[in-house]
Amino acid sequence: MNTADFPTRYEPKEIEKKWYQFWLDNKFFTPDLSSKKPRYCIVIPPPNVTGVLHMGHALNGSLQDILIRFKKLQGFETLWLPGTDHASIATHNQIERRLKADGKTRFDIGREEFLRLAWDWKEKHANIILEQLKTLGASCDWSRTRFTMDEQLSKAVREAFVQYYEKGLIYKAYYIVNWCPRCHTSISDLEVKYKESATKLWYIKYPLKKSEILNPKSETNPKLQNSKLKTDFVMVATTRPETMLGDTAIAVNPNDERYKDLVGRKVVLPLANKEIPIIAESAVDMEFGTGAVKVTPAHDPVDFEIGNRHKLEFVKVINEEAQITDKAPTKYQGLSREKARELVVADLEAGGYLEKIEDYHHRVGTCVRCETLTEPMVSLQWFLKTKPLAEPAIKKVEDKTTKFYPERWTKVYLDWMYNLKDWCISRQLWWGHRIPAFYCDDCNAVMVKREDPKACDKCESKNIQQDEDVLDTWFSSAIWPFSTLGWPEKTKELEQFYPTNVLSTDPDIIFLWVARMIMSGMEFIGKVPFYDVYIHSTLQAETGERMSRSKGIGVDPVVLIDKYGACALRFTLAYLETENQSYRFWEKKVEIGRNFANKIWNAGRLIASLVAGSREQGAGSSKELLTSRSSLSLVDNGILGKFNQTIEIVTGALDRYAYSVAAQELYSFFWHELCDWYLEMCKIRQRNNDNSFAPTLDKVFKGCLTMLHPFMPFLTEEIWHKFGYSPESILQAQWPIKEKFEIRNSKFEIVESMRELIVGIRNIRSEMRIDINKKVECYINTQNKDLAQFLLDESNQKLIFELAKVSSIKQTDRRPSQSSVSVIKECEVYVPLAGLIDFDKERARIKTEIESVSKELDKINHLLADVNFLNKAKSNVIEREKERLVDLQDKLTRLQQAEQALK
RNA sequence: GGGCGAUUAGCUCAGUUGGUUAGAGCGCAUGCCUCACAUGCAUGAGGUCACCUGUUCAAAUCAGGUAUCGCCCA
Repeated sequence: MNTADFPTRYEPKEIEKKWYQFWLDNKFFTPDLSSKKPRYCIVIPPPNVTGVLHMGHALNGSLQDILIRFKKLQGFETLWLPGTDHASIATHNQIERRLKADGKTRFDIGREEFLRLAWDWKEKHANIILEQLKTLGASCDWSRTRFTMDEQLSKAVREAFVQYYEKGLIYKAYYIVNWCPRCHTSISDLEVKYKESATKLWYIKYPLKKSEILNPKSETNPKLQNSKLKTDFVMVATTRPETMLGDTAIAVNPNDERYKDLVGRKVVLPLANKEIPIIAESAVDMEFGTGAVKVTPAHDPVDFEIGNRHKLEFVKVINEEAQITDKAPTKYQGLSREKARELVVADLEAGGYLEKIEDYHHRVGTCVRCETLTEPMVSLQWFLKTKPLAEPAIKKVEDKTTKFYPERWTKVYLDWMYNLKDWCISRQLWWGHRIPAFYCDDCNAVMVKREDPKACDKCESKNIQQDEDVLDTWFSSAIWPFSTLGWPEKTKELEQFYPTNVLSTDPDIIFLWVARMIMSGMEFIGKVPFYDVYIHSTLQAETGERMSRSKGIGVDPVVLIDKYGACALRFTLAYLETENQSYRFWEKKVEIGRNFANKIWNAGRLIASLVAGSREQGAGSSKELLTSRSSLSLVDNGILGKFNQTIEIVTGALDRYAYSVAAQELYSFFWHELCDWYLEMCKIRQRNNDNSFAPTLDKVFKGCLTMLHPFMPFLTEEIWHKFGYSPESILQAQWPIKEKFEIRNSKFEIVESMRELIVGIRNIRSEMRIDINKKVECYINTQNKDLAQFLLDESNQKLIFELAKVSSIKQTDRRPSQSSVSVIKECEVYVPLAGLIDFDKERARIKTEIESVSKELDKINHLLADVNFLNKAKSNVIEREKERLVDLQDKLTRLQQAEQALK
């Protein structure tokens, strides 16, 4: 290679494009189903088909790709299966919005035409996120890209529905659901977000039925005689006065003394002029309002339950458009719920029923998709019974077959699962999987079928209709880990890659996906869908707010990739991905990755020139290196030892999803060990015609590239090729394995001492403001013969000469006059500075050091004098403290002598 | 109301089972365009680890409590 095509800066753009295409052309992302390697599989949590890439995708995509590439390098046959989900409501809304622009609704154009538009939309948008994932470097097997509404996946959805139905787990019933009047569909509990809202609390008097009015004078109950409560009415407090039109009871807590004697009596519902009972119900909170509440079973989840328990009438006074129905008095019919509230309140006031209005804060439900206030209402819907499904799904997490990382999320999952309610799975939409239920117009029979029936099973009538509704999108997501692998067919993919290894996702998804996937995995396959669940951090903007594109908070990963390169972004995201629940991220942080990428790049440039000669001579194979370890210099052994530790740390960290630990270890080893010290020494050695470092350097660099590859795939592939390494792609390289050799401590410490000596001299030079180009002499004073020998060794001297700008190293047993001193382990270093030394500064330097050493020495002396410590601490801890005592004592003595000499 | 997370250097954050003088990046100060890299190099300053009380020979780390901020669930 020549340096002409190795520019001084790493420019990612062209390089990224080139290598992504290279990987695709070689089908590196497609697993070989006939290989003997162990399998490793991740199924992507399918992004929304209408969406574009946001930082959450970029983070999760990076993390998944890191795992896939790591496992691939470790020798697994890997599959990362990509795809998108149809996002029923979101897509539906997009199409409706476009229709609205033309002044139309979906009912104007009909189901068939609507679906045609939706498919058009899907074709245009389906690939946006996936294409963006490619720019990130995602090593997905694109040949297996799936979409939840693909023919085969739709078949899987239908199979799942039919199996559930046949087992009696799916039922259709009138039940209270969350209704979004704008999306015009039911939505599940998880699709409702509660928002704090400043509203009012209206106090309304419901008069008792005439014959039941209490009269304190004639009452025999003394409590009632003394009651302050007026006894010709019951007052309730409500946040939704308009729903009173649908009230069918007043409820009080059975333990509430205030109302004890009213239970069983009747009140007259104002405005509607209807008699309703007063009932005792333990669900009523005595502290709320007056302790008496109105009960509207058709429009409130709690009231719905009360209504069922007490067999109350369900009066639906608000319809699917959020307008008042004909079940209410005529004057309110057709009004919006807001208008109805105004009128109801005005009428109550006019009628003398309104006692007071208080300011009140509470939480109102809104649709996650469109933020419209949801309307709880009774509706005929399809439900999935969750109790029998939850049991095995709970057990598999409790027995740790499936484990959460970080572990604390286990509790979040389990708490939700213990309190699981039946899942409303029908949606009044057209885009999605149409429910495979068929109704006979003639005999009302219901058929749930794998194939569309031609006639009624019971009466053979041809007048049959399919259910109009579609399934909740998450119903198909729930079977995604195996529908994508071919289920219900018994495919090779399913056999080889299920259960998958890990699902990587964000906290919101624990309920929406993870829980439901585990339930359906257990139900249909009898095995968990994944062994590990990794829950990644939530990204926040600089302000600490959650990133949100709609609110314009945060950064766009596409822009960052374009500006800094995918490797820079990926590395940065991983570097910051700790066990925390969230982290703040803004553009400047990508400089961590960009600068590191550039550092690696330039290290590559340097190493290319350093090892060029030896590589051409064919030296430096790892095998040769292994057999000749003992002949390597201490410096070479030193870097190999630290590299060995790095292998262990990085591998161990990735095995437990500790991305940040792995990234930080690679960063600090590469930059601060390899570049700052080892490469600097290699440069000097080469200038002195010593190329013996080449095999070591080659091995360490190659190993670093391999371990960096999952984090920075493009950069490492580019350098790999520049070096002409084999195999053909770094993606086929072998993850480095920790070697079984140890560096003997005493010898290794000598290298560390040399580094200390160099830093010490640099410090003196800097403090005494020695001109950068002026070389100084230095003298060492030590009893340690190995150390002296090492420092005076010709080749090591040359290292010190250049790294510390020294012209000579000599041994002495006394301090030369006018010299500055640095004390390192078992050794003093003198730098004569005739005319240059500033004695005040020198004294200050020494004094500061004496203080810090003394302070530490005090601590150790204290510790070692403590009988309890000596009795109870582990022996290795005591030993270490004793050694430190000796070392520090020695250092202190030397420093004190130096101080004396300055007086 | 319940659960979870956070509180460590000016800023953003590491710190796996308690045990060297608590680390990094950015920022700051000083000096360097030294033949890989100024997206860089060298040296340095900067921290009562939020607070209180315990457990322990030993606490940033464990237990209990308090305060402030954030997320989730009801």
